[in-house]
Formats: sequence, C-alpha cells, structure tokens
Amino acid sequence: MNIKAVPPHITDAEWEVMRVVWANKHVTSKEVILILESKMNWKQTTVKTLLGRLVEKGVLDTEQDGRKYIYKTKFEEMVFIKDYANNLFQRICKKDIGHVIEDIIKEQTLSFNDIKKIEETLMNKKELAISEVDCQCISGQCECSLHQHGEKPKSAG
Amino acid sequence: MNIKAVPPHITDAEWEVMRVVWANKHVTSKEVILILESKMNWKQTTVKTLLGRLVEKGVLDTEQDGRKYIYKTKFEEMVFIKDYANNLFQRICKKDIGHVIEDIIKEQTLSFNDIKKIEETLMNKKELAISEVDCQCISGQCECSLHQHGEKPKSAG
DNA sequence: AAGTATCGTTTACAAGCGTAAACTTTAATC
DNA sequence: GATTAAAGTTTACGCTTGTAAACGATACTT
Repeated sequence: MNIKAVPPHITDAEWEVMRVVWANKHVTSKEVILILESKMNWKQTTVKTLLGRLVEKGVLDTEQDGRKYIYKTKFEEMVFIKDYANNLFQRICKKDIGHVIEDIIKEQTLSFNDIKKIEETLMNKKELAISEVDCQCISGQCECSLHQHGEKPKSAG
Repeated sequence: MNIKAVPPHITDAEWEVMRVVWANKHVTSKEVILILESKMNWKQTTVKTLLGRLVEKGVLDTEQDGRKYIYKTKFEEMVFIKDYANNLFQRICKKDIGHVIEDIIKEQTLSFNDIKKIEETLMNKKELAISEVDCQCISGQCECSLHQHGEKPKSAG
C-alpha cells in the first residue's frame, strides 16, 4: 500500500544543491561547491551547511569515503517537482485548474514533440474526465459560491 | 511598454488571506476574519497582522471607511499563480517542461471541457513550437551535458 | 614527525514567517 | 459624557532560511 510519501520541505537554496545531486548520481561536497560557485557565488561553507541540513532533513544519505562523504538523494527530482506543482494547485479553486494548465502551456517553450506527447496524455485523460469539476474552496475563498451552477462568473462587472 | 511586473512575494498564510480578497471585490478585516476562522483557526489579530503586512508589501490598497478599512487588491490572482508556476519551471531543466506538464495533467482532475480547451491551446501552441528546447542549466545541474544530442538519457543505468 | 590543505561540525546572526498578546484609538451606546 | 465594543497598531517570540566565520579532525607533503 505504497503511501505516496510527501517529501520533506526543501528551501530554494537547498533546491539548488539538490539539482546537482540529481544530475550526478552521487556527489561530494567539493563537487557541489565547484558546480555552484559561479552560479550562486556561495562560500564553501554555505554549501556545506546546506548539505548538512539536507542530511538532517532526511533528503540525502551519506556514505563515508575516507574523511569525506558521498552524498546520495533519497528522493527523485520528480517527487519534489510534483510536490511543488500540487502545492500550486492546492491554492486555487479546482475549477480553475484547467485554465491554469492552459496558461502554463501558453507561457512555456515547447517542442513539437512535447506537444505531441501532451496531446497523447490528454487523449488518455479523457477516460478519466468528468463533466464538472467540483470547487472545493470554502465559501468566501472563491467566486463559485456567488452564483448557481458551478460555472465561474465571466465578468461580474 | 507594459513591463510584466513580478508581484511582491507573499507567504502561504498571506495567500490564504488574498484568496478571500480575490473572491470578494473588497473586504474588511472583519469579513476576512469570519471567512477564515474555521479553516485556519486563527485569532483575529493574526488576520490583522497579515492584512497589515500585505498593505506594507504593496499588495493591498486601503480605503478608509469610518474607523475601518476597505481592502482591495492591486494584483489579480492570476499574476500570483503565474509567478508561482514560473517559479516551478525555473527550477527544472527546460527540456523537462513538457514532461512536467504531462505529469500535471495526469495528476489533476479535469472536465471534458477543460480537456477540450487545453487541446485548443495546444493546437495554437504548435505555431510557436520549436524543434528542440534548449536546456538552460549550468553544467552539473542537469543531465543534458552528460551526452551528445540534447535528448535526455533514458536509463543511464 | 611537523606543517598544511581539506573535510566536516558548531556557532552565528539578521531577515522572514506564523501566530498572537497587548495597547490605542475611535465609533456606537446608555 | 462615560462606557464599551470594534478597528487598527505595536510589540513579541520562536522557528526557518540564507549566508557564513570559526573551529576541529584528518589526510597528504616535505
């Protein structure tokens, strides 16, 4: 019964470090320091602090190798990405999700192949589609309650 | 030359308050307090503090009405949603954006109509599609640099 | 063996955030 | 006009985050 584990929360600075860990199967602090030094302009100890916090939080595992550590992630990047995305969709009225997805598509750069893949995903999604998404906001936190039939008001002028 | 203004950063707690402001054209602190009291279990002053900080940050405008204020937003909800979404896409390799969008679609609940709209958006997007998205990561922060032709490695086993 | 370069660990410290008590002002009521 | 209730303002306080300096332990060098 694989409970979909919500990963620990990581901060922006920690995310930068994690990208290095994800891109390389395993890393040492030195490697992370070198990779991030120009992008982030961090002192060495800053990276070390962040690695330490990530270990504390249970995001990274360490394996000793002489006097140094090899750091490995315990969570795939996608877990954090999904968490971040879910976080966004939890802040909005469920009825608006489709609209937000449209907006994302308009905003981001996509290749022909990306589009093809998304189209396929959408085709499959039709099987699971419903006729109307249920707004799950509390009254007063979205506009749905202000009118009858679930549709959001277009121009409440 | 409408510069796309990045809105001030608002915190999670502030976002809860903003949802009330967005849902109602304008609100008083009392209204916000009433609307959020059961969901958030906040004391009255907590809401007042948050409203105060939002005004400080320039997210809300006030208009005095006797001894009380009428609060109005200076930014539409969509501005913050877009900002949040962009924030996500800035943390990942550009080549993965399509994949993440697919994932979002799989994960979220959508109506037939949502799907239809997204399909239309995708159709239009084809005009702007490119043959290959350029990874904009620095070397060491994504896997693209580990091989030749832009395609991400499937299973680097 | 002594010196030095490298790792990791501890401590630091200001700003931001969640959450609220205490205080002040002002409008409404008796 | 004095009292009270309702708004806003000030102060608070512990935790998190970004960013590091200082310190201690250890491995390589001479």
